[in-house]
Amino acid sequence: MTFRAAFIAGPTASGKSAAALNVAEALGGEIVNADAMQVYADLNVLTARPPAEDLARAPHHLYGVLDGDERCSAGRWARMAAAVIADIQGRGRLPVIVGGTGLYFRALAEGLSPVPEAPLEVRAAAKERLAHLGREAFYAEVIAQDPEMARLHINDTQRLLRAWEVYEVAGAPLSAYQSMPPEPLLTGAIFKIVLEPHRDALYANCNKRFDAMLENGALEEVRALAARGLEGDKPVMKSLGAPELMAVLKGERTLEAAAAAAKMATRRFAKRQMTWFRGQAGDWARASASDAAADAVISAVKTGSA
RNA sequence: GCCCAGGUAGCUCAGUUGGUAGAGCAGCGGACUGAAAAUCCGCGUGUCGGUGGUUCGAUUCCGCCCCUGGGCA
Repeated sequence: MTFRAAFIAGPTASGKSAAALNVAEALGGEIVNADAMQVYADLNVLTARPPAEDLARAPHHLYGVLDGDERCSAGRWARMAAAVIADIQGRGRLPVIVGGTGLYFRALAEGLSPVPEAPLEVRAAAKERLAHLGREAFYAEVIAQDPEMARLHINDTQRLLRAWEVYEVAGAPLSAYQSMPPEPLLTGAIFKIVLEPHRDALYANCNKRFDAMLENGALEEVRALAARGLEGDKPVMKSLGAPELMAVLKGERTLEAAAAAAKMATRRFAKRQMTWFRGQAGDWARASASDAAADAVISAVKTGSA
């Protein structure tokens, strides 16, 4: 078996970027970002994008390619990634897809069901509908349109809005689309591995890294982003640490308190990622350290077996 | 050395007129089909400092010891 691509996933601050770089250097590969926040240009430091010296060591793709004013999505990313990957493969090189967004990997490898696109106005309409009806009635309306959505919790605002907006534009229940078989965007064998560091070490790393981000200008980066006046619900505005640091700029919070809160948010995020990979990526290979992960990928690709 | 105050969950503390204890924060587990660094759901995780005594029963009452603050010397 010949692996035509490698996936390296893991929680934030687990060392997956370093692993990807080692793999790319060893195998003549090119790195493709699979992280929802690193696709935006605005927050270079705060989203832990690879520094210039790393970028110089191997080609990197899909880092900082969207303006903070834009909205990415799993589908949009997967289409961009598929195009980049096809190009890399066409040049006879190995695409090394690395990131922490589990859903993005799934969208790429397994595909998403063909759900109709809902324009932004419809999302706004959904929000208005929720505000107008109140949560209980809105929930009832969604379930009346699509009984299968009863599996959603009444507080799961985001998914309820999504169900409502799809019904609004398509006139058919979201679950009907979701039951259609997804189409994978990649062909050929993929070697997949997820980094699972020990919890204590991972958390210590998250904390340490946030301090380093502050030293490297994270606050200034956030100041520039804040100055753009983007709507608060733009994805980039929800980057870990961004809301906390914006509160500092507004004088609502001390830097110390903001740093503590941002570290906590980062730890919780890492935990959620671990849960996702544990439950949703059970068939991936596992490694507890960056070097081991790189070695596993290199060996698998060279020998053609996992 | 003596006198106070205190030792209860990872942290800060509450509480039990004697029936093996509960809040906040931290943490842990889970869900996940186009916002996913998103959006949600669930869960106290504890030799109540140690050791004797009284008691049917002690984290609670009593003695002694240890530790931490503060005060007096």
